[in-house]
Amino acid sequence: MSRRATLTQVAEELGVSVGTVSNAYNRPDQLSAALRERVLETARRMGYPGPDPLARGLRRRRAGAIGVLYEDRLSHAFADPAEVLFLQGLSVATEEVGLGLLLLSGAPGEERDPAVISGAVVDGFVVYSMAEEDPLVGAALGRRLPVVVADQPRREGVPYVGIDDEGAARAVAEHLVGLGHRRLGIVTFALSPRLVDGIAGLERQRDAAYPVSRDRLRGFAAAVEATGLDWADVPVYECAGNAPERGREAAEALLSREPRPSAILAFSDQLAFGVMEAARSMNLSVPGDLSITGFDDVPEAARSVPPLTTVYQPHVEKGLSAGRMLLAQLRGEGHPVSEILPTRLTLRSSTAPSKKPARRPR
Amino acid sequence: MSRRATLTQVAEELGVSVGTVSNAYNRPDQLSAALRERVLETARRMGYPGPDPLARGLRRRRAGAIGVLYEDRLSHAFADPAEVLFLQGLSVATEEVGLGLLLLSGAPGEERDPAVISGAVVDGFVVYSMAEEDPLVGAALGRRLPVVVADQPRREGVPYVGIDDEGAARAVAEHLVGLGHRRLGIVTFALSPRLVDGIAGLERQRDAAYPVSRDRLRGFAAAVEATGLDWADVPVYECAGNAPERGREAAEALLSREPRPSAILAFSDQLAFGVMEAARSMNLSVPGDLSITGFDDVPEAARSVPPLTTVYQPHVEKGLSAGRMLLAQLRGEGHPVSEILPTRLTLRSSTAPSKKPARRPR
DNA sequence: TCGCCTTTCTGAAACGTTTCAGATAAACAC
DNA sequence: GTGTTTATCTGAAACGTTTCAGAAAGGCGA
Repeated sequence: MSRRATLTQVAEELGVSVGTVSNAYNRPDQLSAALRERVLETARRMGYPGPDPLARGLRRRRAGAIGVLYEDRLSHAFADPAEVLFLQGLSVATEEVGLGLLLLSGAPGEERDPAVISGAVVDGFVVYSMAEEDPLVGAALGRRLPVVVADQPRREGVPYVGIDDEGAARAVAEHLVGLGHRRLGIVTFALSPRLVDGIAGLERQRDAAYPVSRDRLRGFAAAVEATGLDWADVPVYECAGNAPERGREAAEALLSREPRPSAILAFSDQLAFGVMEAARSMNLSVPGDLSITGFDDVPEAARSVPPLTTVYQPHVEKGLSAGRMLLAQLRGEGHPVSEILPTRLTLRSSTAPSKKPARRPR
Repeated sequence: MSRRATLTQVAEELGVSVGTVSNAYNRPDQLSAALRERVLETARRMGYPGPDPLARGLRRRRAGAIGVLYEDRLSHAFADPAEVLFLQGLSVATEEVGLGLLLLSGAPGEERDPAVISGAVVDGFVVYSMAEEDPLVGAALGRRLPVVVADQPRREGVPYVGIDDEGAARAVAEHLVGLGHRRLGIVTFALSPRLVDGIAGLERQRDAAYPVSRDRLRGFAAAVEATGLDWADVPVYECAGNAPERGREAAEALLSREPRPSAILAFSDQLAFGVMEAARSMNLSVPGDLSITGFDDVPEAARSVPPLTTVYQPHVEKGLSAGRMLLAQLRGEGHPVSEILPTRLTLRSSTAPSKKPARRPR
């Protein structure tokens, strides 16, 4: 008796049918209390751990979990507060119905292996911020299970939840030019899956494979050009990742250019924190010598020194919303819908009027 | 043809045996390249998404995922940087072998429902920091799958990974009394599952259901009593959770007592950040008027203002180690072992000598 | 030409459940 | 005493795979 006991073995031991043992676990009203007690007792004695989830799932056609797809390695994702907030919201939705969250690694080996996706024991997928043509997205869609996409990529007929990235980006940029800043610098996370560190020219900006990145750049550009400046003169530094260290490197590069930027706009709070570090180590006061903005408004943004001016976006609600949309589909109610969540410019103390008195329109 | 196509249907359509279709997916060398191509092509045409993971798992007896058990709601866990770091390490281990991570909610309804555990499609469990007598731990153990416990609870015969909490706590406390501090205050997270906010007397301290909490208090007490002070005089404020806000409330309570503490020791960096906020809002300078220590050394601890003196513990490696131990068991190699990871006192700028000149031994 | 490998494919038996249409017997109404 | 419920329990058919012992057919050396 090396292997774990099975329902059939318990039935044999007791001399009852397997259906009865199954009922003891699943439908207590279908058998007498006395027999049920005997069944459970025998099971306990035999070390039967209860119905096997795989077998049950096969029969019932449900896995009891939903899969979450990330860009990057799983280990990377946890390092990003924004993603963690999203997961937090998502988990609120799944907890309500007792579903587990299966976090799926996109990169076990060198290249991304769709087998992880096609072999995942799940009832549906949430795709979180992946590249337009990522094969994993294709694999998930190919499973013909309910899918919800958050942030990107947008796909015809697939429910979607996100924000107005262009509008939000434009709002921060307008805030800065409104303060009189004319020498700007941009710090972005990846524009395309192929990771690059360095200044991204107009061409690379145009070719951005991430709609989110593309839209934000567009928003910045719109605000800049509305003041009569040339967007081509604004240096855009692309970081290979979203860690503060990356932002620091980017800022160091931008701040050693001539003319030195008086304001730096980052694509995320994480990157903005790195920019702050760079400023500190270069003895530039924030916001005196340099204004800095982030994006996301993660909790740390309120606690940083100085507190960060940033764009609030409802990460938790985004996750919650994605979860609810998926659950609706699982219940068979779901007709593809899209949801654009509101953002809000959060003014704190990392931005101030430009020192060089640049007359601003009143 | 409303339901998804199955392997059998593909076989029928082609007039080959099901075994052959299965082989086309799993053992390409078992059939001619030409036939394989025909099979795959037909599958594509019929919209067959590939072998069903549940059925495959049942047959192969493996789920392709490992379950992670948390104290608290899943949504809570994500808010704690230390847990996130642990997960990060764990995911590194599982990614290597293409296993998914199934995050299991402990609290779908009011009370904790073991059904989530007994129904989880997993090959093993990692238990992360749970209460001694939590029913979910029992449920996981009852599944008779490989299990690894991180931090708590320790169970005979179950592989374990953790740190020397008592020793580490003693080290921070010794640092502070060494600086001359004699009026201390403690901010702890939960001592027992029943959540309480407020001063915890000696009795409640002794009854702590969390070994981690108990050990840390013991470490603090040892250092305090070694200086001839009475531990009973040191106020211990227990927080119902690990959020910065809680730490802030606790600190406000402690700092309005007489005599006002000159140093506060927190059980986590998160709580310590809250203590810093409280000090700031009460116009106390850190470390001038108040020394503060944390525990964990999360990345933010180095970026806080002032940078936090704390105990480094290797969260990521803890997760990695737990993962590796579990994988070893899955491969059938694992004999129960325990691993105690090293910690290190990280001195930064949130602690300074006590102002009241208390002669310290030289 | 004969035996013996290979290669390629088939058929059927698991894997461990749930579910559903009955069978049996006791209880009930009249 | 007959017909109708009701409460329990049985048997067997799925669920969608994988795997394994062969069968059929061709290739090869002697």
